[in-house]
Amino acid sequence: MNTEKRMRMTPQRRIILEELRKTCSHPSADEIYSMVRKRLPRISLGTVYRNLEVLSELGEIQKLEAGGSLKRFDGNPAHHYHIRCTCCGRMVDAPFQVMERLEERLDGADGYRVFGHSLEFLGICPECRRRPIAPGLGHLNGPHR
Amino acid sequence: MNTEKRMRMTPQRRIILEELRKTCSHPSADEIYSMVRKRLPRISLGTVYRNLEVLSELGEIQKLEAGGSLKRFDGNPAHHYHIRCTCCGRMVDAPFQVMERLEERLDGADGYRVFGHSLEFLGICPECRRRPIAPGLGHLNGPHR
DNA sequence: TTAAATGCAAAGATTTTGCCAAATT
DNA sequence: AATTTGGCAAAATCTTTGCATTTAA
Repeated sequence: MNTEKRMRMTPQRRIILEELRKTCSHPSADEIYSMVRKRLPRISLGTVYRNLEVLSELGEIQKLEAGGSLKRFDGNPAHHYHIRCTCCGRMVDAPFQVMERLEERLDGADGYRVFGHSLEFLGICPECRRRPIAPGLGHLNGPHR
Repeated sequence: MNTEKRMRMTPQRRIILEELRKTCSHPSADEIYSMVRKRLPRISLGTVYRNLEVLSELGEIQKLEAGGSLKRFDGNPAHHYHIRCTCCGRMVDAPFQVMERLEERLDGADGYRVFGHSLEFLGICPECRRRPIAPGLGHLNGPHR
């Protein structure tokens, strides 16, 4: 059986995608709303959010900072990396040595002064691997594409 | 003149720090609130947020996903890295080749299946470098420590 | 006595949802 | 006709803020 949903390329969806492809500014949902509204004055913010969700599930766009909506805090102030479970959001420290001065060769690029970096690995934690997958959520157990 | 504020190690602040040091679970503000409330039942969520802010400014803890509160979207679905301006939040693509299979040597660590990574560089964009710094915000123009 | 911190509640900001009408297949 | 999408507004979630009061130097 083919559980895949067909997706219609509605005008709203197409224009959101076009605007996003057109810019390199990595806009927020609200900025996209403003951009799109110039062409579709009656579109609603809810539609923008829904379409951004659909487009990123399809791999047409990327949702950045997709990991978590809520901030997390780390009692260890030393620079280190993390692995985030894309299924439940759980984070653990990554046993991976920090690449010191990784940013040095970027410093000055595009006029930016670059002084640091943050690396996050994405994975599935043991609990989520074990747990039976809820119907329709299987894609959460691995990369989408 | 010394514009620096003195900071008191209040019981609330100390206990928040203790709880955060005690765990390796990278809790959210709300989880920290729950943890701390077992020892200080009358503490308020606002106090937790305020203290987490202070502690991370002091470098005692780290605020993860500190970059932006709002999600951003990228019309380029290919894997690539970004530089984020820690001053204004602006993001640009980083001219830095993706390190393919960086996560391979982590796969299996702690029982995690690791299938990807996300790397973000931190810097100051040209506009923010040029702009006069608002009083008290100078720390935003470089690493804190 | 004075600056800083707390508790409480209200306000903000961002994102998600429910519902019904409209559009598409 | 059945299904999906859109618009609108309300709800939900997470975070910040105002203010009167308390605490500590």
